[in-house]
Amino acid sequence: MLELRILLNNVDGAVDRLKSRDPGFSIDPLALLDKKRRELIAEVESKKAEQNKTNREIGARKKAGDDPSDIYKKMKELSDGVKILDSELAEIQAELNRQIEVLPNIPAPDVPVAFDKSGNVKTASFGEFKRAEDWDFPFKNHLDVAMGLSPSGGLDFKRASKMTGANWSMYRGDLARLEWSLVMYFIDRATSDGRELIIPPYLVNSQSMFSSGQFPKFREQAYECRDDDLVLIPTSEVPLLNLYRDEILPDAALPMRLTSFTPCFRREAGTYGAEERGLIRVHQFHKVEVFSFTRPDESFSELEVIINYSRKVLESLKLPYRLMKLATGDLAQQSATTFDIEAWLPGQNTFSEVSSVSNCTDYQARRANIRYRPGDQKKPEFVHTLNGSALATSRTMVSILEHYQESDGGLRVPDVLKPYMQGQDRIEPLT
RNA sequence: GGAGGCGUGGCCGAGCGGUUUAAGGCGACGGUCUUGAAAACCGUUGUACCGCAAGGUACCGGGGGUUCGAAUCCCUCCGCCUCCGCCA
Repeated sequence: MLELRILLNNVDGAVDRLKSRDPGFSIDPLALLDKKRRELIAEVESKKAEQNKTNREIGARKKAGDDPSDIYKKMKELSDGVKILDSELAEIQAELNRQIEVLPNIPAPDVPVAFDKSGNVKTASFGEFKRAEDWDFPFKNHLDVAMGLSPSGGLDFKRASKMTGANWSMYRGDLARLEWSLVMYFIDRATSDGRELIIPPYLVNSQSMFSSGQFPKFREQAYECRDDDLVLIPTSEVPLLNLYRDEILPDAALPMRLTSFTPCFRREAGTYGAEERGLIRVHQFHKVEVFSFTRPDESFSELEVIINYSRKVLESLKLPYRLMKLATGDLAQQSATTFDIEAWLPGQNTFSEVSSVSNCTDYQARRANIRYRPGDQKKPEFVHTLNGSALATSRTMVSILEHYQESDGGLRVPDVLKPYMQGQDRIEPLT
């Protein structure tokens, strides 16, 4: 949620920066509504003041044994006027809110300006981007590798479709164990620097989805249980943010560093393409998330902390990646700055996002009303919030399947995962 | 799922149709006193919005209604507690 005052006064060029990601944005309708709103407030509040004054008079006269019914007519007129003005004001305010709620965060000043992802900038990379033909045995893509693993194929799309629907998948056997070892490894990494681990509810109410920025604009992307007004979380960013909704954090608690493990559920309506078969884009995946609440002046240094943290995890798995700084047009609604870590997928001959690290500045904190009281200052201020994947399992698994495949169809277990596989260092091929 | 009870300021708690502009207490902060502290006493103590200001308006879990007037009456939703039922 943006602060209207910042847009109306164009603080630090806010209007132009907003236009750099949303070219259709115009301040004029907002300014007009706000002017009308102020006028109505002045009018209705002076009527209410008179109403209150007259009401006190009635009380005083009743107390004195005097019959005040002669001024009821005047009160009725005032009251009717107030009701009409109040409803007009409510309508203006609601329209203003509807327009502000869907506006995205203002990009940070150093974000590359472009209206789509072609403007993203590579800022680092790791490892060697080998192509399929560089392998010294016939390279298989992740699907073929997975389906060839013992004891019954590592993935079972056919039966997942039967019990649930298209584009759902299911891990089986040793590949399921490898998936789970990834989860445990990510959790151990994330908690090693003192982050508190949270296992939150996987369903949240729609207020929580509003606070994080998903609702109202991206409602169609979420799975909902409408009978109960509950939504399956698309990322644990949602419950982590809402942990402290409507609360004031003590200064000493910041920066507050949290992590969580949850499945993530996404409808991914209308996004499927042939290049996204298999595990690239699924309706349910596992993710270990890191999340920080910070003071406003330390959020950009915290962003670096989280980026480096996520990179190290991928590097420890020896999986090649590139680090991208997203352009204005590719930012998520709530983000002021985002860095994506994209794993190299030789089977697709492309890069695919395994982690996304964002500084949401005060955008979510305003929607969720999360503040802190700075030092000796009396007035609470909004915190900044940051989130990052560390990491998402499904696409990491794609990269593992392709990079760790062996010539006989087996799969080598990455060194760092062996302890979580009880020392097993290889998944055997189907016989 | 059934029955009942309860949601008032940072906390406790009174108020149950009009001098409530929400009593009183605790806590916190400031002061007096004291070598220092405690105690005692005095004072201060919410948020948001409109306004250049003076000042005004709103807020008693959320929303709606009744009324000239609602913390107070009615409806509805949410949350918490007690008991019963069911259940991993």
